[in-house]
Amino acid sequence: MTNYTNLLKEYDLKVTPQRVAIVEELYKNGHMNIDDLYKKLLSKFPSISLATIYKNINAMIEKVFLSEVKIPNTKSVYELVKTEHAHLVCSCCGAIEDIKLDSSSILNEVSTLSSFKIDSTNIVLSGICPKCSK
Amino acid sequence: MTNYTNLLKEYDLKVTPQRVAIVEELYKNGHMNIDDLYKKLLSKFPSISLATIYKNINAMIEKVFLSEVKIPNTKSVYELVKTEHAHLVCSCCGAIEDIKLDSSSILNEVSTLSSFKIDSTNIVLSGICPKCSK
DNA sequence: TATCTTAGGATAATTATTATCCTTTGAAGA
DNA sequence: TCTTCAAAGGATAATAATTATCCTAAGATA
Repeated sequence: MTNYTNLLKEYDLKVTPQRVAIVEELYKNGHMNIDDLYKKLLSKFPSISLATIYKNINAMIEKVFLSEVKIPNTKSVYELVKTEHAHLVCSCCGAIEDIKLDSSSILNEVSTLSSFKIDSTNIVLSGICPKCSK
Repeated sequence: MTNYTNLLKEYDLKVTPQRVAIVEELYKNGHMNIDDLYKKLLSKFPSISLATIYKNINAMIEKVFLSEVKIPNTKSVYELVKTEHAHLVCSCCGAIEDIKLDSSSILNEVSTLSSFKIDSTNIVLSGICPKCSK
C-alpha cells in the first residue's frame, strides 16, 4: 500500500486532502484527464473547485511528479511519473495502457541519421485493444 | 514544383486562394501551428479571419490531407500527410524535424507483449538539435 | 453565364485554462 | 499544544482557444 502523504512530501508538495485524493485516483486509474479527475473528486469534495484541479496538476507537473500524455484526437491525460514507457491507445474504446518497450534500436537509428541529442522519447501507439477486437 | 490546386482537388477540397496559401506555407515550412499560419496568411490576405484558418485546418484533417502533431510543452503543429515518420523536437529552439525510422522492432515487441492491433504510431523524440548543442 | 453549394469574413458563443482575491489550513517552531 | 506564516482551496473574473452562426462572396458544374 503506497503512502501518498509521504510521496507528496518527497516531491515538496504540501499535503492536503485534495492532493491525496488526486494521487489516489491517478494511482487507481492510471490515466485521467482533467474532467475525469474533477468528476471523481467532486464526489469526495462536493465543493472542490475546478481551479484546484488545474492548480494541483500544474504544481505536480512542475515538481516532475506527474506527466502529461498527449494523445491523438483526445484530451491530454495525466499519470504519475514512472520509468519510461510507451502508451497503447484503443481508438475504439479509448482505453490507455502502459507498455515498457526497448527503444534502444530506435535511438541508435536516430543517432546514425541525425545529430540530435535525444533525452526523452514519447511514443503513442494507436490501435484496437483485445476487448474491442472481439 | 507541386501543383497545390490539383492536390486540393484530389482530396475533395474546393480550391480557394486561402487554401492554396495554407498548403504552400505548410509545404515550405514543414510544421506550423495555428498562430504561425495565421500570421503568415495575414500578410497575403490582410482581411483573412482566424476562423478561416481553423475551418480549413479541420477540413483538411477530415480529408486526411493534413495531420496534427502533438508535442510536449507546445502547441500542436500541422503538417501535410506523408509516409509515416517520427519527429525530432529541439527543446531549446523548438525546431521540428521529420525522421524516417524503422519501427518494426518496436511493433514486433508490442505484438509479443500485448494483443493490441496497432495501426498507427506516433513518435516524438525531444532533445537538443545540432545548432543548439554548439 | 446561371445556378447551386460551399467558403470566407465578422463576430458571437462556447470551452478551456489561468489569474485574482480572500479565507482556510498545513507545517514548523516556540 | 499554541502561534505564526506561507501556501492551498474555493469562488469567480479574466484570458485564451476553438467552434458556431449568419450573411456575403466566390468556386464548380452544367
